[in-house]
Amino acid sequence: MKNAMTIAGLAKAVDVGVETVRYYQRRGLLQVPIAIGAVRHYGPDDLRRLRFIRRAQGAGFTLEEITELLALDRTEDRRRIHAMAAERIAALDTKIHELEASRAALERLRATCASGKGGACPIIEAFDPG
Amino acid sequence: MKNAMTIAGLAKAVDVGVETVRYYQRRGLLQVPIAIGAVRHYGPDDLRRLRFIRRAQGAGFTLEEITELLALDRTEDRRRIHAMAAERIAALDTKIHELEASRAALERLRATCASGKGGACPIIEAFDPG
DNA sequence: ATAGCAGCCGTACCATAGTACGGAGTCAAG
DNA sequence: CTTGACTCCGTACTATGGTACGGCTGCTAT
Repeated sequence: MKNAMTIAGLAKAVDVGVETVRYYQRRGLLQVPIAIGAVRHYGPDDLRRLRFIRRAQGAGFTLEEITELLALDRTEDRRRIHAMAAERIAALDTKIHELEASRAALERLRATCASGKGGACPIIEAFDPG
Repeated sequence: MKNAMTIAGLAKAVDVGVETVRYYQRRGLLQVPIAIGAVRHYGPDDLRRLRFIRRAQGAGFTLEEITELLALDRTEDRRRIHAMAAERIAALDTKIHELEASRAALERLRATCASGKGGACPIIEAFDPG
């Protein structure tokens, strides 16, 4: 069958390990397809699902939350989806600001330490706000 | 003595648990001060150091890297400091972009799901790039 | 002087997200 | 029809960063 692959193909397509796919199956994030013979075959749906999992992880959702999102995908609980999205956006905004502040601190450190020799290169102070 | 506190005070000042401070001591991130009697007393230096650890963690350094940074603080290995800072800045830039992309995906999802009723609210597609 | 927090210590345990391993079965090619 | 790669399965182990527990001791206030 076209578009059908075995676990290794699926894993490779999303650049995760085979064991990771199996782990997601165990956790219920991916359903275990009915085998044709003794070996399971995966289609485009599984691929989309697996890709989604990875992207959602990138957005900071935990696997538990992703499990919920996947369950929600078949429902119409817009309120809940909206809430989860809003919550995550807020968390991302906080995180992004934190990282930007950290970046600035590191930039300061880099600038201070770039100048020639002598004197200390005060790492601890570089992170002091202000 | 002014400016001296016991472990609970130190922990509280940086909003970490006492066990966390002890954990950092075990890992060598914080030195164990000489006790006056049987109880250790901590001063402003310990406070700065602990605060630094937390900020560096916020910047994405692992405790192992922070250990190295702290060791470097007393040396003059500017090259190494510069390298670590540059590497982390690059990682932060990548991360910040990722999070911004995730944020955009979530915004799309939120927008799609905000509109009245009916139809699905396609979570998986919301994360599809493009 | 005695109760009762705090502090100290080692060891054990926790969550999250995998990663590894060993044995048994299976499929496809040569 | 055998060889070799791949699959399946359960269980165990890993890394990171803590968190909890229990026993003992010592400081302090009543």
